[in-house]
Amino acid sequence: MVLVGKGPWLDDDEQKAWRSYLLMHKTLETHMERHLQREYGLSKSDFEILVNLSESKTGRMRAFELGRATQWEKSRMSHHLARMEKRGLIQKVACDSRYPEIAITAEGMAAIEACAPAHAARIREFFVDVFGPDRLAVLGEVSDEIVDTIRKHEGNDCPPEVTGNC
Amino acid sequence: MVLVGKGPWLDDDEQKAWRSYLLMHKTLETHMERHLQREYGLSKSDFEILVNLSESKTGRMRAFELGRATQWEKSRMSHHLARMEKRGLIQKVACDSRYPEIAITAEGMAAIEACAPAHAARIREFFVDVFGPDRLAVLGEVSDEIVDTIRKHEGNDCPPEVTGNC
DNA sequence: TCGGTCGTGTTGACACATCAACCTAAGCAC
DNA sequence: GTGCTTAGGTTGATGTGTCAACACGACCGA
Repeated sequence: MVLVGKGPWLDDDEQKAWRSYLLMHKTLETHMERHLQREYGLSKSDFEILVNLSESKTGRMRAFELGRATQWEKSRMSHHLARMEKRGLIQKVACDSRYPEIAITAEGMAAIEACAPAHAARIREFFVDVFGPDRLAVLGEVSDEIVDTIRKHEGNDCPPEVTGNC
Repeated sequence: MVLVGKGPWLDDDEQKAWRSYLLMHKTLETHMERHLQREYGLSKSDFEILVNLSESKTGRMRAFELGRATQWEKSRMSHHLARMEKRGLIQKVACDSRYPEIAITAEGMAAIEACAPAHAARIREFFVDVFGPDRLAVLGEVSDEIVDTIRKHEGNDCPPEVTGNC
């Protein structure tokens, strides 16, 4: 399974960094999600929706705006909003004589305000403070570069069927 | 919602870096998973299991070894292995007069060998090469630090019920 | 006015993850 | 032995994500 120098294969250092990164992300994500779920009864997905709604001027957004903000597929959005409405965290309001707007409820707002401080504190403790300002700034830059690289690449090979998936 | 200096809240730069990181990870993960799924019919979870089995000396591991390697919960492992066995990627073999071992099949080995080069090439193109060696080394270090920090923290508040979950 | 097709959203089937409960054999106290 | 605990693994219910198919109004060309 080993090829010479310039093949696609990763060398040991690269492999090690990649796997460290994967483990870090999984560990961090699991930790954050378990915290949100156990202490506040919110999934990561719930949190993402509620953050976007609570940060909007009106507390209301169309589903496709949420989709743009979260990068979710539309069917995932539809399913998840239905579940959240059943739990009383959001509400669909018909106003546009066509598609409904998604409004955060008082209960939803209470939920996000309750968990936000502890959530932010954890991001600080386990991510921001461990990186420190310099390394964090570097990570931010590289992250943007990677997103650009992938978007550019995907722009090349799926221009026609870009609707909802790419 | 804004507190003074040393609260839990993130400042603008920190917030921006954190969100760039989240977007980068999601974009990269989605890209890699879609590739594996569409071109090779493997999910990220399938891939993870097959990598571990194919890298072992014998091509066989006990389920709990796979669990240690992947950090999955045991019930997730059990469900997923059942699905993979149904698809012929692995096989459970009774040998130990007690718990079965999980063996990679010829089909499973063929699948992982088919997708590995393209997968590695993508990691290189969208991750390793964008970072470059210096920044990648830094990321590896920080990642390990973060994992240590979280493990140390979790070691504090769940010492008794550590069985399978923590 | 008729027929695309495009954008927005819903639905159903299925794959996947998580939680709690359970099963079973080994190890051990007595 | 009898009974307890523990480790490894399974099961079922439920919540979540993805894919493909559909619904339906808006827009647009003929």
